[in-house]
Amino acid sequence: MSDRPRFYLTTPIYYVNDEPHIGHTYTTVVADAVARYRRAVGYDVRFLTGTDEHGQKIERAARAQGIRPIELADRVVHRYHELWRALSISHDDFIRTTDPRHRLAVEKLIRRMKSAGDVYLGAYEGMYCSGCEAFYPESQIRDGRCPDQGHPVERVAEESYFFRLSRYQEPLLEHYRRNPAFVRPASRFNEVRAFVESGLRDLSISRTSLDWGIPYPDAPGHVVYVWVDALTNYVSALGYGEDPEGAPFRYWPAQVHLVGKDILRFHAVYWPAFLLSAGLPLPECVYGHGWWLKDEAKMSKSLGNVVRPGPLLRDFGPDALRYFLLREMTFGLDGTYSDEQFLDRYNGDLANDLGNLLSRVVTLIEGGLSGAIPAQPDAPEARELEPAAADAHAAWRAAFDAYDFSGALAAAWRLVGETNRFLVRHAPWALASDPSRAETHRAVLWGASEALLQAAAMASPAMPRAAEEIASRLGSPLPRDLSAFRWGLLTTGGRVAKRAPLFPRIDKAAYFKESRAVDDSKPIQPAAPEPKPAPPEGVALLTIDEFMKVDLRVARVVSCERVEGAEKLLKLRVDLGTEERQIVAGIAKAYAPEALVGKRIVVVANLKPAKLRGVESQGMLLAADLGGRPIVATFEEDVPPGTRVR
RNA sequence: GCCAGCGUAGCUCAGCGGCUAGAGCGAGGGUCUCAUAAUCCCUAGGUCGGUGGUUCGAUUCCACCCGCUGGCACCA
Repeated sequence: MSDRPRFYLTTPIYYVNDEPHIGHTYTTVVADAVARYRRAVGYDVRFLTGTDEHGQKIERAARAQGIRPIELADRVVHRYHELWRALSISHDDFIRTTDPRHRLAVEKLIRRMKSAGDVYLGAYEGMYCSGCEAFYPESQIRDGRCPDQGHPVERVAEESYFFRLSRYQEPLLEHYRRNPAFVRPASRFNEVRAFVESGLRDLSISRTSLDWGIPYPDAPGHVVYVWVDALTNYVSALGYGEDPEGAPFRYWPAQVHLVGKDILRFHAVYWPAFLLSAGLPLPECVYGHGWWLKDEAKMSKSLGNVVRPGPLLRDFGPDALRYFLLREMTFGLDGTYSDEQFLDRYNGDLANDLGNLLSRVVTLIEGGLSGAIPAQPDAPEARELEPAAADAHAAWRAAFDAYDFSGALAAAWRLVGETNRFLVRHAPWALASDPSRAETHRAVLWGASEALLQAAAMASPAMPRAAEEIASRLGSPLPRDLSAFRWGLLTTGGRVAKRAPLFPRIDKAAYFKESRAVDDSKPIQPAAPEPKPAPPEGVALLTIDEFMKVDLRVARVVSCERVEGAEKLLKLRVDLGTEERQIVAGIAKAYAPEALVGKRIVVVANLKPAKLRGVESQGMLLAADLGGRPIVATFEEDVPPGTRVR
């Protein structure tokens, strides 16, 4: 029916082990802005988001709370629905990996990969981190914990189905060559290409070690591995599983998968390989955006610096949060979040520039024209802002097409600035008392209103509610079709409505005083019960005898130097009282060699020696792992080297 | 260590061979009074990371160095 071009875009599906934070919010807001923009310029848009609900982590968390996994998932999914509603997210569909339609699609995809000869039964043995849902090479495991998050890992040896990813190395590289915009931004594309060029190993796609997942077709005991399960959501939501074999399904391929840079590889390598195997077209683009950093550090639960959208939403409303996310970060790069930046944007752009412009225009029309929007006056002032608006519109479109949201909003705000200057230039408040200049007076007010409505329209993908409200106060409908620039969007005869400030200015000092008081008493905490942190998941309880096998000793650092050619390694000579040992530790990023000399530390004295970067390590030192940053355990009091620690 | 990218005004960044290197925010001064003590105007003089080179001319191209970020290696 529709001959409009289609535009299918997706967010990742979010794992239900955590409450939504600003990272989830960011991706979803970006996607929503793109969706709204595309609709406004004439596309037939399909916008998908959803949740990833399977896996060991959910299974265990649910068990710890004494509920079924699906109940846990339902609870968190509810939180997502609430948040997306509060943020005016306009997704067309919400896929859950526990949906029956998804299961059908996964089964179908696997069957197609199997008939392509890309699946075989093998055995997998490795160190598995249920926290990350990933295997890690044994060399990367230390203290029985995974390198990324420090979750406990466990040895898993099991029968497993494998996908012949290795077979797709060349086809993928060929596809990359032919589609230079397949992965964006370009710098990320280079990394993906380098990864594929370095060689691809077959991928284990089933597990026998967990129950909470989609049963692997025709293989009792096997459950589909998380990435096949999760990635398939992009087609299962379109009815891939339900359609007859080989039938085309609407909206595929996607125009863009929006993903965080941390999961770019799965979308730019594994997913296209699955699709190639199954004979499906590949998405046009995978866009890996940056992260929001707080205080220069990546947000993570273990660092406790996660920014939750709740308080911002409560204090400033959804549109202010959306505006900030889109305006402040250059899409694709990392951005830094701080409350101060948020307030500066809010006060400067929203309260002073846009909100205040609305207030003054409405008041001027109410006072000067009895509140009625006239027909476009003939005086030249009515067209004075037209070129600026046309320029802004062109820049806005170009920026949005290029995923430059900050640039698109900047273009709209240039028009806001022009309009404020226009008002000062013509001073309609002074014209009002001069009957001989009535036509000019009307033209100035009309022109300012028209320009403001144009700016609101351009802001609408980012701030749908505020844009509606601005239009409403100007007595006009918000224009829906923004595909071409047109001067004269105002409805003649509309009546302005004076209401409370759209974005009330916030007193920064007062705000910080208040929010600090709140923050101190109430550290950021998830509302729903989290899986209890202790006892440590995945680590079996030890008997005291077993623990005593570990020979922990106090050691004094005699000397310390960097290991040649290694970024993270320090080589320490330590005095164990009875002997000296050489220990290699991965702490060079956190400690200067000199800083450790003389310190009393704790070492595992009876660890099997190992070679790191060719240097022998005769033991290991103990350190806390704070979000990947090691903090070496030391003593405050003077303890002789060699003293047993227990 | 390898591979990318970056390093420009207090902050965030734009510019990417050539007029006196720009914007927003912040800061200082001024103005108006329609407006949310908002708007608007003026001001900041920054070795464009460093050193060489190519060129009539380099912030813009090349080499090297320093620093930072990311990917890989690596982190018992």
